[in-house]
Formats: sequence, structure tokens, C-alpha cells
Amino acid sequence: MFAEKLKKRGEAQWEIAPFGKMRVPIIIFADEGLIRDMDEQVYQQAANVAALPGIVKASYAMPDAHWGYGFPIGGVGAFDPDAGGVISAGGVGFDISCGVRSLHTGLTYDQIKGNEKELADLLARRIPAGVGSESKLRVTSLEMDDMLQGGALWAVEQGYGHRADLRRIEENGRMLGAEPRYVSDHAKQRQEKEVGTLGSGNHYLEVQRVAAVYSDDLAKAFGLALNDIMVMIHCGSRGLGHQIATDYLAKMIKVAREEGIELADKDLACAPIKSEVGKQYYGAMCAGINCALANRQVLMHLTREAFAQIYSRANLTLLYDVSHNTCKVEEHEIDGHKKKLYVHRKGATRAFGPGHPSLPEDLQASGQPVLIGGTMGTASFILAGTTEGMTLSFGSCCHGAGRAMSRSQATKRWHGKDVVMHLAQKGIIIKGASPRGIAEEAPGAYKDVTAVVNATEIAGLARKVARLEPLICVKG
DNA sequence: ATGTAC
Repeated sequence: MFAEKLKKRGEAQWEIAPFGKMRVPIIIFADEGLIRDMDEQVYQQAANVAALPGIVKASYAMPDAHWGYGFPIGGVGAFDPDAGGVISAGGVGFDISCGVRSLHTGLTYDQIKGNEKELADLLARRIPAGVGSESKLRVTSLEMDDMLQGGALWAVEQGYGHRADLRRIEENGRMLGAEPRYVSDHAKQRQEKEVGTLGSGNHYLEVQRVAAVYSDDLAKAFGLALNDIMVMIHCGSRGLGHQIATDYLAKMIKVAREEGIELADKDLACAPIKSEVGKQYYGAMCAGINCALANRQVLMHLTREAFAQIYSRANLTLLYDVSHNTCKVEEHEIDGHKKKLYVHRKGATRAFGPGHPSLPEDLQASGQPVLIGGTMGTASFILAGTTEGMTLSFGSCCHGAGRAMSRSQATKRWHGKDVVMHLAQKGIIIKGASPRGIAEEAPGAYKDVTAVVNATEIAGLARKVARLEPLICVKG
């Protein structure tokens, strides 16, 4: 019923005009192939988002979009607080500030060739991964609020990494506006042993080789060259973020009912930005962002320690750290006027263009590095934000390959052991916490990441800089 | 995503 309403709007850009209770159109970024295979539920969920109070311009779906809890994963929606706009826990997702960090190792492929197995064993031993994985680091209840206020800055102050890392993290490694008092004791308790752990699902730590460079200028600006060895870390806010989402989804269902906000789907629970629960969720969610930033900072430190054990010449520097499950207050131009909006990005990466004031000086000319994690057996990409993207999608783009198949479908089709063997034949070492987890994450369960990234570039949301191919994957 | 169904 939605697919037949699609109108091609531009290169890799489609629109569904508002109908029913939609206040704004749906805009989907995808090529012909991706749009043909797009799950009808993505349109339904994007339409539900388009019907929420205070939504501005459009309800967006990225090329990697798929069904999610309330909002589609790969969905972007911006809300105006002065027009009754809402904030939604489902619009951020359960894994608050799930994101990707990319490190340059200072090594080239020649320097690690032949040592892959040793490096893989070392990383797997040092990086806690899997369901309920525990860290050697303990954050006591006394320190918890400092961590939730300080983010990666807190981690650096505890001895995990360097101050220089912070300028290559969104928000300089510390999200302002965090309000630990609005995070439940239960959520904090769940995090005590989990700072510096990978978690499970699609989370991983990967050692990668730069296999292609698409723009010499941008690669130079990002310090990348062919055959450089990089590390990509994908994880989020673990138990704490999950508990914040659980706590506030329940509160928001109640508030939405009291405020007379009609919800097409109860999973889309939300509260007016200016309501008490709306403000509390925002403060708690910012604390969740800091938790994820601290988590990735500690994991980077563990990675540095592992590399230092084998390679005295390794020098791991942070290229960038992006979150792809957030709601952020940003200034965007609407009808010629600057407006402060609450931009939800769920399974969508911020992709700010050149000259944006929030970028560090040495990235002003290039635009923001955009990190796209692919699947174990395929490739990941580094892109750069564009000026065009700022008006096309509030400076947002895809976040990964995007699931094409549910986890249960994937476990019926593949066995973890076979996936590991198949990837070994391609020269990729997988260190997995669970065979079932590996089956769920089989490359075949995902869309084609190359198609997703190409559609993103054709639409103008970001520019391709480099392709990374996996050598070692420590899987949650 | 998640102490993978408090």
C-alpha cells in the first residue's frame, strides 16, 4: 500500500506525499534495487513517525533502513520544541549511543602479515565480549555519576587514553546536558561491571586493511593510505542504555496518553520535549551517550595495550568516533531561519559537512568522518559529510549494511561454525563469543553494504573516502 | 540492543 505511492524525487531519492494522519512526507534514500527490496514495514513505521506532533520537513529513511522498535532503524526525524515537538525513546533505540570508532594503527599490512593469528588471540583475550560480558574495571556507585557526566573525558582522567583522543569524538568526548539523577539506580547497577565491554549482537572489534581509496584529498585529510591497518570498534551503552530505554518507554506511554498524543503504535511512545518526562529522558539519554563514549574509550585503551604487546612501532590514533543511536539538539536552517531542533537518528550516522562549527579545526575543510561498519565477511567504509547533506537529511546518512533478515531466520539458514570456516577460507579470522551469535550475524543476513554506501553517495548525503576489508573480527 | 521472556 505504501510502495505504490513512491515517487522518484531525485537521484537515489524517493518521496511518499503525506496522507492519512501524516503531517510531513516520507523521504527515502535508496537506489532502484534497494527500494525494490525495502521492507513495507519501513514505510509504515516512517509514516507513523511522520504523524508525530512537531515533526519538521520530513520523516527520513536511509538506504540501510529496516524494521525497528517503533521508529525504523535507519530513520531520522527532527522535532521543533516550539511547535509541540516530541522526544521519543523508541526514536533513539534500546542501545543508546551505539556507535563506531575507527583507529589508525600506524602500521601497514606488510608489518602485520603472518602475525594475524597471534594478534587475534591477544585481542580476543583482552576484549570482554558476549552477552553479560564483564570488565576488569569496576565503576562503583560513587563513581557512576562522574562517568555519566564525563563520558570519554572521564575515561581519559582514569588513565584510559590521551586527551588528544577527545577532539576526534563527537561532542569532544563529553555530552553536555547529562543528568545522572534521571537515570534509575537499576540502570546504574547494571553498568557497574560493563564499562569496557563489547556486548553482543552486531557489536564487534575488527582489524581492517584499507583496500581502496576513492578520494586522495579526503584520504590525506583523514590520514589514510592504501594498505594501512585500521581498527574499528562497534558498541554502545550496554545494560545502562537498555535500562534507560526500558524505564522511559513505560513513562512515555503514560505521558502520551495524558497529553492526548495519538500513537499509531505504542512502541512509538513519546513525550513533548517541554514536558517533565521529555526533559528527564533527554538528561538520562545524554548520560547514556556519555556511558557509550566512556565504553569505547576504555576499549580503545585495551586495543592499544594488545597492539603494544606485539608491535613496538604501533601508534594507535583515533580517526573519529560517531554514535548512530541518539537524539541531539542541533541548529538547522528551516525556510531561511535557524532553528533549534531535536534530531533523532536511529541507526543513522551524523554526517556534518565542511565548515560545520562542531568539527575540529583540522577537519573543517574535509567535513566529518563518517564511519560505516559492514558485516564480518564484506567491507566497511569511511565517508565524509557533505554541505548538500545538511539540507537533504539534517546532516545524516546510513550507519551500516542494515539487516535483510531476522536473527531467527538467520540461525535457521546458517550454523556459526560454517560461517567461521567460510570466512577463514577468505583469510578472515573470527573470534566469536557464541556460535549462535555468529550465525545471526552471517554476512548473508545483511543488505549489500556496497550498494547502501553507493546509494548514500549518489543521493549526496556523504562522499566515499575509503573501503576497509576485515582481517580479524572479535565478535560479541 | 538486552542479565536474548521479571
